[in-house]
Formats: sequence, C-alpha cells, structure tokens
Amino acid sequence: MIKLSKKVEYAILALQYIAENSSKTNTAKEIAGKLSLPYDFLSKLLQTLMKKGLLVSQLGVKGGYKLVKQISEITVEELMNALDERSSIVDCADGDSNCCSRTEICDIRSPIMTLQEQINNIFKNTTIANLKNNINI
Amino acid sequence: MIKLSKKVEYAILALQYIAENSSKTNTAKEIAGKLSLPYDFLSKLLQTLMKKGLLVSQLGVKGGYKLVKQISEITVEELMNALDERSSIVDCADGDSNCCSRTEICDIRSPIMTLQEQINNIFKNTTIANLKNNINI
DNA sequence: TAAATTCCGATAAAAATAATCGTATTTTTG
DNA sequence: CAAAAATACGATTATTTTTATCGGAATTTA
Ligand code: FES
Ligand code: FES
Repeated sequence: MIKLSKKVEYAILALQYIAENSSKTNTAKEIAGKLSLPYDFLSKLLQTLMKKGLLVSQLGVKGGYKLVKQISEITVEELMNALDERSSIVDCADGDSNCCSRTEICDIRSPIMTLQEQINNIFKNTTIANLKNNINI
Repeated sequence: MIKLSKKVEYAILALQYIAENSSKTNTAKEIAGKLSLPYDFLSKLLQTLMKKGLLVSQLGVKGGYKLVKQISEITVEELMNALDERSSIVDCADGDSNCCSRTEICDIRSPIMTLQEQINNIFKNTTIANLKNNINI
C-alpha cells in the first residue's frame, strides 16, 4: 500500500541512466547490466515507455533507446501513467462503480477524491530529474 | 500502487460508523451489516485496532467496540500504521537494505525519501473525520 | 547471411491482499 | 447454572497483483 512498483522504480533508474548517456543509443542489455536489473522485465518496460512516447527505439544491431525529452521534463505522474495504467487510491476514483460504500450514497467518496488529488499533485510536481541525487550520501 | 488497502478503507468507514453511534457499543456484526462489509475480515481488523489502542472492546453479550478518542483526532497515518505495519514507497525507506540500486551507492535514495515524506505528510494531516462527507453528493 | 537487437504474446512464479473457518473465551441474562 | 451473544485468536485458503521468464518473430547493421 502506497508504494512504487518495481516497474516505476526501474524506469526511474533507467531513464536517469539513459539521460546520462544521451549521446548514444542505450541497449536494454547494457542498462540492465549496469543497473543490475532483470533484463526481460526492464526490456518490456522500455518497450512500453517507447509506445507511450517517452523513448524512441532503434531496431537491429546498433539499436537501443534514446530519450525524447529531458528527464527534467518527465514527471513521475507521467511515468506512472505510462507504466501502470493509472492506479487510484480507491477503485472508484478512476471509474464508474461504487467502490467503498455498499450503501446507496458513498459517505467518503468526495473527501477521498481530495486526498487523491493531493497525492497526484506530488507526483505531478516531481520530475525524474528531481529524483536524482546531486551528491551521493 | 499508491492505493489504500481494503483494511484501511473498511476501517475508515467503520470508525466513522462507530463515531456516529458513540453512545452505545457497536458490534462487529452490526457494523458489517450496516456497511455491507465482510464480517470476519472486519472483525479481525477491529481487533487489531483495539490492540493498537484505537478502540476499546467489551467481551460477551452486550459487547462490542467503542472509540477511545474522537475520529477528528485519529489521522490516516495512525490508522495505516495500526493496520498495515507501515509500508513505504520503496523497500529501503523503512529499513536497512539497499532496495533500488544494485550498485554500491544508491542514486535515488535521498530524493525518494523526500517524496516519501511528502506523502506521509498528507496522511499525517488528514483525520478520519476529514474523510467524512458533510453533504452527500 | 549472421549477429545484435527490439518487439510481442504468453505464461509462470512469487508476493501481497483479502477472505474464511474453527474454536476458545468472556459476559450477560433468564 | 446454562444458553446465547459477543470478542479473541490462530490457521488456512482464495484471489489478485506484481514480478519475472520464455520462445520466437521482425528489424537492422555489417
Ligand atoms: S465509492 Fe469510492 S470512495 Fe466511496
Ligand atoms: S536504496 Fe532505496 S531508493 Fe535506493
């Protein structure tokens, strides 16, 4: 509860890595190797980011991934949306159905939505670049 | 990812219900019935809240639960701590081990912690009473 | 044509969450 | 005292979500 998925965690690290090596195309294999992340999982994740327009890919030998925009322009919210098809704090917050209250009118829906927005704002206001240490330790 | 567990969701509803009926002791059965929540699950959850000091229970016939303090004095953070043994945004944030980076020094730990704190603050500043609609719909 | 790569669908394994069950204990009340 | 209505508690199961893996197809370079 209230935690980042590995997908998002790995993606943050990968995007930062690609940003640092933005002069070249970066292969999934290299990134996985350097960051010690599971290759298959990372690979799929990068493909998703590519499909969502955060990365461009080049096929074949000499292929790999490059950034489309700078990591200072990619928010955590954007990344979460791209990878996790948007999860909300409670089920109703992104849909139709009554999620919490089994009575006719939900007693907490509106304030829960407010809570949701506050959390969204944090992720909206944090970029992948913000999540990079300037000084280690 | 970033969502409330059913435990917390049910607990919010249950605490609000108990608050509305604070003149009497409320049985798990009644609460589950009125809110259409699974009895066994709710029952265990209330026992946990009791052990954590948020509720007092009375055994036997005429037994049930009462609040110890008002719901305007119980924060969501408190509730989450009581029910879920504290989950943090990434593994390292509540422990010892290196969680994200497999390299020697974690590249994102410190800013992730900042993110964590921002989220914590939201839950720290929201009470169960805050999560109650004044006007339905 | 071979090697390095992305791409894609399917599936499997693991972990976390949610729900259920059986039984013991406590208290009230008739 | 006995029965009923509760909580208390441990164990287990079921379900869902998350994480990881696999096998092969398509693409590009050299
Ligand atoms: S219906 Fe979603 S919070 Fe109540
Ligand atoms: S070791 Fe936890 S965020 Fe890096």
